[in-house]
Amino acid sequence: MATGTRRAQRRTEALSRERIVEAAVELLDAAGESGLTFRVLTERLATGPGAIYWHVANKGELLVAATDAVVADALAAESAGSPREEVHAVALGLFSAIDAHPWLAAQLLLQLSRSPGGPVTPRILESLGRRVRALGVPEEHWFTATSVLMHYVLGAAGQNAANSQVTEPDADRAEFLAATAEAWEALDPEEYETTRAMASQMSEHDDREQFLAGIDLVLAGVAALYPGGRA
Amino acid sequence: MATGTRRAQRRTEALSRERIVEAAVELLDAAGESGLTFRVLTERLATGPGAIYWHVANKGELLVAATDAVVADALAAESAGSPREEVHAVALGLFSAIDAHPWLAAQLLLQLSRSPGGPVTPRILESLGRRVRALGVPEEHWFTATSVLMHYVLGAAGQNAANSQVTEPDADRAEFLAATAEAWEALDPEEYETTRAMASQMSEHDDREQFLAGIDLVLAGVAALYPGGRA
DNA sequence: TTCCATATTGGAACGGCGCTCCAGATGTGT
DNA sequence: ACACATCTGGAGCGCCGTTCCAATATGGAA
Repeated sequence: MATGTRRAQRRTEALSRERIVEAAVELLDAAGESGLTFRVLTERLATGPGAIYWHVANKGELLVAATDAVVADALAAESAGSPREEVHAVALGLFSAIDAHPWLAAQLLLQLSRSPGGPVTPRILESLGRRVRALGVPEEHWFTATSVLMHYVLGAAGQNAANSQVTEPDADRAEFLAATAEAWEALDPEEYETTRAMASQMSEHDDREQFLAGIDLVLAGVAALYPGGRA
Repeated sequence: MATGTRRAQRRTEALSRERIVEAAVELLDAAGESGLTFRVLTERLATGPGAIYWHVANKGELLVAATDAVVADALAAESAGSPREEVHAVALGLFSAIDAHPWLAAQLLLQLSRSPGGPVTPRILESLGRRVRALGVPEEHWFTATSVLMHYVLGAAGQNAANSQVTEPDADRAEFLAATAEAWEALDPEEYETTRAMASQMSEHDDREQFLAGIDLVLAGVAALYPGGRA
């Protein structure tokens, strides 16, 4: 008989770092960044703060763990195809993850710039870096090309994610996008001439198409600077 | 005699939104994001919270105003040269601003993705957009090209800024960079093969050179996709 | 089985935060 | 001189992350 099988059942499932992180992600998904609180977390897990702090050092670490869990999941899918197609797949995977977990964008941007030593940065860097390598970029330029790709992917996906959540729950994403475009068009016509021109462009195009267009622009740069590659 | 000249001097300078924002920037510069508190702000300005809230709606608005002030200043410098040189100048202007105000990176990234309707996004978009235009990019692609540029500039500059402040005050930037590189090199050799290879590259190159290399990659993409431009 | 050291739990409480409330000071127009 | 709008700052509210610690499980040694 396996150990512990006989013992009276616990009142609840045993607390564990995994269960805590899982609950954190659910809270973040449900109520955004401000929805994750140790108070509601203790309530949700039917425990006290001390128990949680036994498994997790502090809130920052919890956010890192939640971010890492979601990102790892998003990057887990294998893909096969031309390097260009694979870059698209990875980028869209992150795009979708950010879309499904709108709090993720801010966390990624913050963790990337605050603590590149954490688990998240290398994960993304590696996933994109491998494909950049496959494009035929010479080794001394891997970092440059991968950085450009990564910062664009996260920045653009983050900007996009704002559209789906920031406003009231009943507001449609298209509405919000239009609102931003409107705000831009209301700017001073002389001082913000170019921004106004870009506003319509932004709101009239499909999100993912627009997103991929940016990636293709980067890939075109890669192809131009390092010819002989195989995109 | 001008109005008010005769009146007894106030005990202190009159409170104003400008003075508040100015003090906020100073506090942020001195102690980072967590250094800006209404408590220390009231102390610094020798007043109470109510007085500040009369001029500023909430802390978020204050952060937006502080960010906008610094960014406006950074983008104020006019430059003349080839479009490529001008893009470099604008990018380096932002790079330097982020370097001088390390809290700026996180604010920019957050405000960009959270509320693109705010004052900051259009400011940067316009400044870069004008130069993109000058590169000869066709109008329907202004937004794509400018987005890529902007996200890279802010992301890369933000990553760089982390190097100068995150660690203890006596830690050198080179040290921190090396520490990140070290952390990456300590990763699993198989799972993180590419990241490990990029680590040395990152730490061995001059910050600004590396930064501009990324920009040139984007510009190469622009030139490749929209030939006939004048870089 | 009994016992004990260790691992884990959860409730009470602390200091600090953003923010609100409001009584009063300050300045302005008549 | 008076009334009114603008502006000030102190007291205090509710919530946050976090700490402390007495009580409770757990699992191996006796």
